[in-house]
Amino acid sequence: MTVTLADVAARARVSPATVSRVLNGNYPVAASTRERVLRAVDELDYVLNGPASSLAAATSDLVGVLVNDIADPFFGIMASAAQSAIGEVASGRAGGEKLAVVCNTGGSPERELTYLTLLQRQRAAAVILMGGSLEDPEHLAATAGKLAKLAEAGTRVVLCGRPPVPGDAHTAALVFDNRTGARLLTEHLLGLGHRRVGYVAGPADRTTTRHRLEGHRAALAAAGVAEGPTVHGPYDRRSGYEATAELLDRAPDLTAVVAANDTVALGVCAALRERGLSIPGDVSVAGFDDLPFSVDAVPALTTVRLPLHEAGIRAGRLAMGAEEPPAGGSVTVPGELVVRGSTGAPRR
Amino acid sequence: MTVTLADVAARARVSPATVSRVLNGNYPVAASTRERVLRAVDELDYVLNGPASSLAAATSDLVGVLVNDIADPFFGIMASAAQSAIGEVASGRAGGEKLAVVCNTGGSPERELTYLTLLQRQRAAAVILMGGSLEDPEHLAATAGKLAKLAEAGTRVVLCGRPPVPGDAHTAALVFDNRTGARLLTEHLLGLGHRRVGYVAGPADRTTTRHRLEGHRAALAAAGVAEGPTVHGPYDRRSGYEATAELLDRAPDLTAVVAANDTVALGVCAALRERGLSIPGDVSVAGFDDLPFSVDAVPALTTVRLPLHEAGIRAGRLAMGAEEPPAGGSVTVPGELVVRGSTGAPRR
DNA sequence: GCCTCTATAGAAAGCGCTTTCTGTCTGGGA
DNA sequence: TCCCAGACAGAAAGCGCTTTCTATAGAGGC
Repeated sequence: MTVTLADVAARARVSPATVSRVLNGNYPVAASTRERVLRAVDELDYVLNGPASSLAAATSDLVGVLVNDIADPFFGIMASAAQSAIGEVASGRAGGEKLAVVCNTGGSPERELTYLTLLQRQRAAAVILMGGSLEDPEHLAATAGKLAKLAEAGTRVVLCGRPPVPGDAHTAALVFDNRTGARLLTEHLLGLGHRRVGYVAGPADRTTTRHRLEGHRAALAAAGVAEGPTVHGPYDRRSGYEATAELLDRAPDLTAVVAANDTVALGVCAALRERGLSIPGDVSVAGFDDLPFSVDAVPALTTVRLPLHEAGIRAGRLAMGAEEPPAGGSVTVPGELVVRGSTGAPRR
Repeated sequence: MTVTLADVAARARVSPATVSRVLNGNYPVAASTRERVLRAVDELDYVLNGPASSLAAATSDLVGVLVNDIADPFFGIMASAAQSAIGEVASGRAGGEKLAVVCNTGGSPERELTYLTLLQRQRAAAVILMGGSLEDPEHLAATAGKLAKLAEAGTRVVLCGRPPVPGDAHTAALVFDNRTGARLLTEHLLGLGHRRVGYVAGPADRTTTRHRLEGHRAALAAAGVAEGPTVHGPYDRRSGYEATAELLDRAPDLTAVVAANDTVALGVCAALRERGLSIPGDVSVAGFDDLPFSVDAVPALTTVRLPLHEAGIRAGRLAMGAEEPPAGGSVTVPGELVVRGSTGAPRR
């Protein structure tokens, strides 16, 4: 059958306690003994029983990373960065190998809760929630309750790209400044002379969507420009493609379209091009996030760059306790306006 | 302290055994008793202790999905599909919630092995390995050994987009027919009249790279056309961008470039455009995989579509044992040539 | 009316590890 | 030389669950 710690102990002629101590490295063991144990481990090809270990120690080496959509590079980049940061911190610690795992919620609040419960069950060492959340009060309350329970049980909780939970002191949050980013973007458009700007927003009930929309509106309001048509849809290419038709229907004199993110912007560009409208000659297009492909769009996308990689790293380090949580519980991470070829002065 | 199963039992005035049976649903329990237990669970807000459960039952509800690069949509799409398939199968089973987690190996064989060990430790129910592997014999042997050990311990192992392990009967494998796909692609180019075709390949020591290259060469050989310059690099945009310079250096009369995948193709296009070469007028470009953004490239990319979503689903179902493993252990999944605007007849 | 069978529930023995509590032994200070 | 501190190792008590084995009722069958 499978090799157990007792087998190793027998082979190394020591007690199970000693083997455990060698493996966890949190107690002095004589060098010669340690070596003997390690040799036995090697010879028997012993693999620790994780559940047994977690049960006895009341913690596990699991770190959960929840993302809205794993197929979206936005999350992929953050998750990847977080995983590598976790791996790095873990490898510098005795017995510290962590199993950083990413879970795909698909943006569904139920699945989010399910995953949270599953992670709670596993007594995860930490949980990182990435991406905006639903704004439904019921869901918010359920999530907050779950997170509180996790924190209480000793699981570190980190939010990345999601607003902090009000009243929760245990949770570190990295918050993208979507509002300012969106404002800068729209100001850029206004500065070029655009006055009729359409907006393809994300799903209506998400924090990220709302914040970006608010920034956009703030810029318009400050300039005294009337808001153009707005269409909501998921954060995917198709949404941009389909929304563009509606936007142009509702406002044929549009000179610019702001998209919820770069992926959506790609769809907008495709639809525009199909109608024979040139970019930015006839219509300027702007995205958000600055994903890797955005520079290769033709013309290259004007967008707001979010430091996804850096945020992911930081989230990972926070989850590992390798970094002090920010004072006040949350940090605002600014975006940076990146002007490229897809925006220009309106022709007329 | 935390609520345990015994607490629930006490509250429901039944034995712990009964609570366990209600929770796992694999043993008859009277309806009234069951309800009483469930009420107690609810009232006490009980969460099962995963490690304890896994220890006693000798299996866990963890399913690991290993990918080479989580930030790459190629893997994101497959992983996402697999996760949802796993969720679907699991929810149709009593007590069957599974924690499908994706682990990012970054293409590093050491990390792959580390994750495999970590999953073995957790007594994972199943493991899916996605994407091509390193061809280094030593690594191959180490991986094969690890997989055999996992299978032996009752973990189901599924390969998706990776060649089967020779001699391993326990492992189901879904293999993309990269060779045929690449051949079709190059035949398409040859059919258009191209005779000087450059190739930007993936990392030299990976199965996927080799298979695609072989298909390419087979097509050339069959047509009696000499092989053009080939450059190796990672599967990213930058690789395509940089390789293009080298390709043009080595063969200024190139009329077409085949890229390792769509992402690389994007880089190739960017480099070409920067030198004032038109696509496909001066140089045709082809990719592989048909990722979502490929249709939005300008011009849209000619590529080989791989059924990533379907393969992911199938891998998930295989991992859950919801589908019979293919006879012989592996199935070949064909790719489909998709001709778009980025390839055309050479000008001259 | 007695016996057997089925349905349901409890008792208790682990699962394989961690960790506290005890030693035992060595070396150096008095 | 004696004693005590310090360094190391072992014994054993769980951690919270699953599951086999056993027990108890009713329900039929004769």
